[in-house]
Amino acid sequence: MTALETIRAALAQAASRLGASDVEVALERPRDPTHGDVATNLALTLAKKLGQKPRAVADKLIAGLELPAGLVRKIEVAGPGFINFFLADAQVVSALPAILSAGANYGKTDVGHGATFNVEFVSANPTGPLHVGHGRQAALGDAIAALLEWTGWRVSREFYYNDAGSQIMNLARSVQARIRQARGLPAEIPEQGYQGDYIREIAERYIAEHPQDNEGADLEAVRRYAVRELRAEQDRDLQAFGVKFDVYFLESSLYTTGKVEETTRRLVAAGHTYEKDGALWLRTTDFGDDKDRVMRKSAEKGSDYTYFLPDVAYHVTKWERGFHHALNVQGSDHHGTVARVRIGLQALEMGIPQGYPEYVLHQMVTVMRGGDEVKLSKRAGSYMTVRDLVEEVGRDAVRYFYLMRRGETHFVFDVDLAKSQTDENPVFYVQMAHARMVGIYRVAGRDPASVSAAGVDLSVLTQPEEADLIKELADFPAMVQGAAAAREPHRITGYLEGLARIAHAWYHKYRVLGEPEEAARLVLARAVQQVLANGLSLLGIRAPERM
RNA sequence: GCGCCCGUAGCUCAGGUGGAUAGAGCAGCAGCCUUCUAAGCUGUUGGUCGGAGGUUCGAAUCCUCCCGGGCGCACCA
Repeated sequence: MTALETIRAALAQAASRLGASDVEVALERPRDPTHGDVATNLALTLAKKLGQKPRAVADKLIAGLELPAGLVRKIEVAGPGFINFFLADAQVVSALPAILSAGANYGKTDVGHGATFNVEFVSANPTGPLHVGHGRQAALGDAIAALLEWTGWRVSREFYYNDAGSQIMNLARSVQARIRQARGLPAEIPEQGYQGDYIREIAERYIAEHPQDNEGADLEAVRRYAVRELRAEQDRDLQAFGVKFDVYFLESSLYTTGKVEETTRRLVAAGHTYEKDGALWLRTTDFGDDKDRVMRKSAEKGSDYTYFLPDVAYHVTKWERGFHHALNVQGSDHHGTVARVRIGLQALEMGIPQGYPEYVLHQMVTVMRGGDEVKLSKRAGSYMTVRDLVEEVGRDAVRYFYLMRRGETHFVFDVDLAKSQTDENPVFYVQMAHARMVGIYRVAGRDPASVSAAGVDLSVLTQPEEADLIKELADFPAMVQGAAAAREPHRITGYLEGLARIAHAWYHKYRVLGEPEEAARLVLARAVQQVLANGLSLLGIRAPERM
């Protein structure tokens, strides 16, 4: 039982003695160190229920508190009625052996109890290369998946390919047009077609590899070829970015397995559909939508399903594949689909919870270079791709930058800052802190992995910076848990920057080697290095041993 | 018009699920190099939390309205 858990339990018991049983005891680490190491607002929340003044309740709670000896060195009531706990020095220092023995697992918890969790992200249509917006999504999705894994979920990373819709036909016709142009035949890119240079390149390769159809007459073959090429291209980009998916789910499979038909039948059977103007509609207004939605188009529009139905069918497969927790990372420009997918699942009346699936939406990305915005025009086919970015600034910096801001904010990617090798660059700053800790061991001629706290007198770590550092390290598991629960990886980058700052300050102010405190400080340096490494690896960023 | 997101220091942004005197980096100002990496560190200036109400012991955080910016509102995906 950790110090925190002990305090929590003791408070709950003291509260029940005052006649308040089953209370939620909230503990927090105060921002202001003069407010102690652990604080609770329990007396404030109980005051009303008990009809007494908060500070009086606090005094009574403290009087009824049974804590083991040696845990805290001071307890005080402060402000409107907060109870502040000051941990004994031995308690603070005891975090270090725990960190070293947990090693690469330090920070992991088991709130998920090994239950499965499906995280879908990127899911770009195979109609072009991955652009900088997809990059943000790849970084976010992968980091959220990792956060869930760190908190005990069994995560499956999933990529959904829309390889069956009308956009794919646009792609095929665009490539076909380029093939014909390359052969000197009259042809034009369709109205909604794709203009980029990559289309021309695919056309040229198609001609080279299809001597029997070098005018692209076989549209279906062109389509298959273009999709395959673009998927391979996207896979290479994702690989360069260090993102791996467990499942690639093809929209087309929903048709070949009959899942779309089946979902349609179920919706009809559930009684929420009707026909109007030759189309099949779902009465989404029954579930709070502002208008009903078409499921299957009328004959004159081609009798195709709209995108909506395969989306619903797809999420049915997630549920049926056993994923009772599912999260989709999407650009906020698709937020309109959120309610509709959920409504579709509700209309099936098959016991899927209302908030399923969960969504994390993120805003757009703009790229700045030399103080100017890099203009992106999809129409003209001028792209800034993920690969361009990775090649220019490096994988680690790209990932870190994508993750250091909340997803809800519009993100400005500063290429110059990301490339800079100075402390203004946060990823550099954090990696440098890690390299420095390793550097101490290098100079000492010791293998960091062999360090243990056994037999080391840690009580000599008495400097204020050392206590700060240790408390920060002890915070890591709670940080990870909070970031996972909120699906907010940026909390981890913020934490790492804060930890790096304290570590740099400590490193600068105190020496390790050759000091009386050497053994204990080596343990501390090792613990700092371990936590930095764990945080970085969680985010998919390397922790270099030297820079 | 309707829906979602955003508005916090000169700039870029945090603010751990309602807590104590609103924080950090950069920029500015004042300092620190015989050192395990100065690729660094220390100190300091700077705020009408877009605005107005409300909820309560307590609001940047929750509710309502308004202002400003982004995105979305198809038998496109």
